[in-house]
Amino acid sequence: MDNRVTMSDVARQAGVSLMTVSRVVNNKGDVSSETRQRVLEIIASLDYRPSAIARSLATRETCTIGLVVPDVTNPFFADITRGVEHLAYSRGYQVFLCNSEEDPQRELAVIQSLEEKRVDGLILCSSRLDEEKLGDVLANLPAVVLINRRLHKGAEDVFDSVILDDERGGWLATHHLIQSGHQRIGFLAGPLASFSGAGRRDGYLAALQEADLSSEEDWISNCQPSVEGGYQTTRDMLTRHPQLTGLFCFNDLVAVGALHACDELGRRIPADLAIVGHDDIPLAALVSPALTTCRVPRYELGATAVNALFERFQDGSDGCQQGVLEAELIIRESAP
Amino acid sequence: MDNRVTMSDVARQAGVSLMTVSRVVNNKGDVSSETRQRVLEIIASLDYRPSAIARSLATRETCTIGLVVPDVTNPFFADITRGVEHLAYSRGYQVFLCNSEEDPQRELAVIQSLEEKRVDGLILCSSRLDEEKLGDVLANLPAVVLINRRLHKGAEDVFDSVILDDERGGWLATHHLIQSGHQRIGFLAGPLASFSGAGRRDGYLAALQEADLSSEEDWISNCQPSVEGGYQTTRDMLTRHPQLTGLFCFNDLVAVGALHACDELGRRIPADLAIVGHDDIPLAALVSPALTTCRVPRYELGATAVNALFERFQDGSDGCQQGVLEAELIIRESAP
DNA sequence: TACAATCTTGTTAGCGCTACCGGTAGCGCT
DNA sequence: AGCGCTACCGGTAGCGCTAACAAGATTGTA
Repeated sequence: MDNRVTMSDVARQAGVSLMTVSRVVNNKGDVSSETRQRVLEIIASLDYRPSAIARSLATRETCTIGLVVPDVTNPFFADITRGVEHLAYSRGYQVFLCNSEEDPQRELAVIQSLEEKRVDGLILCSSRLDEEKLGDVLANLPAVVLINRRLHKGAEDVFDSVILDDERGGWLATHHLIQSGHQRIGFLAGPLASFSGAGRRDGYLAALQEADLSSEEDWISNCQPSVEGGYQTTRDMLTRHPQLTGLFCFNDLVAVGALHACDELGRRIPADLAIVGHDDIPLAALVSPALTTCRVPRYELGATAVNALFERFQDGSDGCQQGVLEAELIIRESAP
Repeated sequence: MDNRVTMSDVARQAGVSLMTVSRVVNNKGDVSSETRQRVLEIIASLDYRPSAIARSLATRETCTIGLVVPDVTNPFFADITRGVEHLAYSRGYQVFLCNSEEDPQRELAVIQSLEEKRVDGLILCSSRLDEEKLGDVLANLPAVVLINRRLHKGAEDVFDSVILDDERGGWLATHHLIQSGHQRIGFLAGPLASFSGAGRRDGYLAALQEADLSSEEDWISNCQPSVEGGYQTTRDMLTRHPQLTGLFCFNDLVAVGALHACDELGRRIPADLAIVGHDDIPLAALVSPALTTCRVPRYELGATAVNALFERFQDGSDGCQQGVLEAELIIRESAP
């Protein structure tokens, strides 16, 4: 039933050795153009498709890199994915995209199965694993680049990584609200395990402190990084702290959720509550009121990560590179 | 450098044969619990990770299914992806997600590389390939399910497929506009190669005919299935045919683009132009005015496809199943 | 005691491909 | 003739695993 054509079938038909067919398939030299021609014809006529599996076993490489993201549905990660795929494909690499669904357990499983599939390298995006588990599960992979996450061992970075300057992003957003006269500003901080969330929080606190404003612990709340999460948490926060006049959200999805909550609670935006998001996903410009947000170079985040990975393929250099990309404040209606 | 631990390393350490280790790893019976225990300990201590590559070569299966979509960035496909992944994972299958970027050439390449990777099955979503190429490239795959596409050879379907009742969707949208009193209704039809687009067009035309309304060829225009595509094409169409009062859009992204174009052209919605989208992606409810649209069960589309694939794994039944899912009209502000 | 029945383990031969080495033929040169 | 060189091609071994069978250990049973 499943009788696939193999290389020896081709070899037999063409009256040449296995190795010659292999050379033709891989475009290695040392084949006369006549032989090459003949082999190619047989390959076409038999509709032969070489087995990447067998080849990988022999060469010990798969020409595949794994990409793990918490949520393919999230436009933020979709663009990173595009960046990774574009560059990878242009270099002849395939991308194995995996979804951890914001679940650390699943993330672990996915990384392990990627390791079993012997990917040549792994790009891990916004990992929700704690430091110890993260270090363990990545320990034996041939090459790793983290996005939106760093991992230290002592003072040294253990892996290459590409991150945003989250502290600056948080500062930009918060500072903008302060400049507009707001004094009581809340922060929806995203997942507790989010590295970016922690950075933005630092920036948020720094901006408040600079302006001699107090920041109550209670004005910061973690939430799922989704519209639903933003909606729920905003309702909750606004009922408990109605005095807030500004809100900085972990990302635009959360901000959109906040928009909805305000709509229901009868809070006008930006008159009663000014909202700043983060990421500038396409949605941000499309909702009403349009979101003030921090634009981040998502595509570049992915592209930079792949480049770092390829560099690692070439030389087994020991130092770990840290790429830092900058966000940019985009002012729209939700916080003019 | 790249000295991975192999099964024989484990076997040597544990003082058992290779096969015994294999039995433990694969949870096959016929291993005493003591031996199993000992082997498991060695595996843990060596941090052994079996090679899926080697296993696949030996078993001739990969426990992997390929999923090809035109655009991971499009929320429509993101949800299909979730449906596919959920069900696949629950059955112990991995999903290899590939992006064709709306490019037939790329789609071909991606399918071929999936075949080389020896996926056990392939789910192909909204293929943009013409009938001949499609049939050829899929011919040697072990199992295939199409989403949003059918392929006939004579009267017979060549592959299992899961599709929407696009004609009904087109009819629902258009009929709704007609009921609201519109008589001159345009249609932004999406990509020329889109199977769904063709179906919706049929529904659109049927609804017009039922109502004894004329449909000018010029009121139908193909476009890229994106916000940008909708924006451009709407500008174009409204300048050439200002008499239109209703517009049915291939999908919600296109509809959002149309919203923008209207904004710029000073056309009020729905007063001057009523717009109906398709798909009910999350964005549809969030833009302003909120989109009237046809809700489609995206997750189910993916889930149904995986189930069909698994059925095909079990019995090599010859008849091809056709799943048809229904859309539902969701009335919001853009066409009340 | 002998024998089958069961449980547990080992052995052998690949899966389809490439790395590596070796061999032949033809060429120009001394 | 002999040498080295290049261009082309083939053979062998092995990548890390499993299928299939064979064989030993253990038990129950006649």
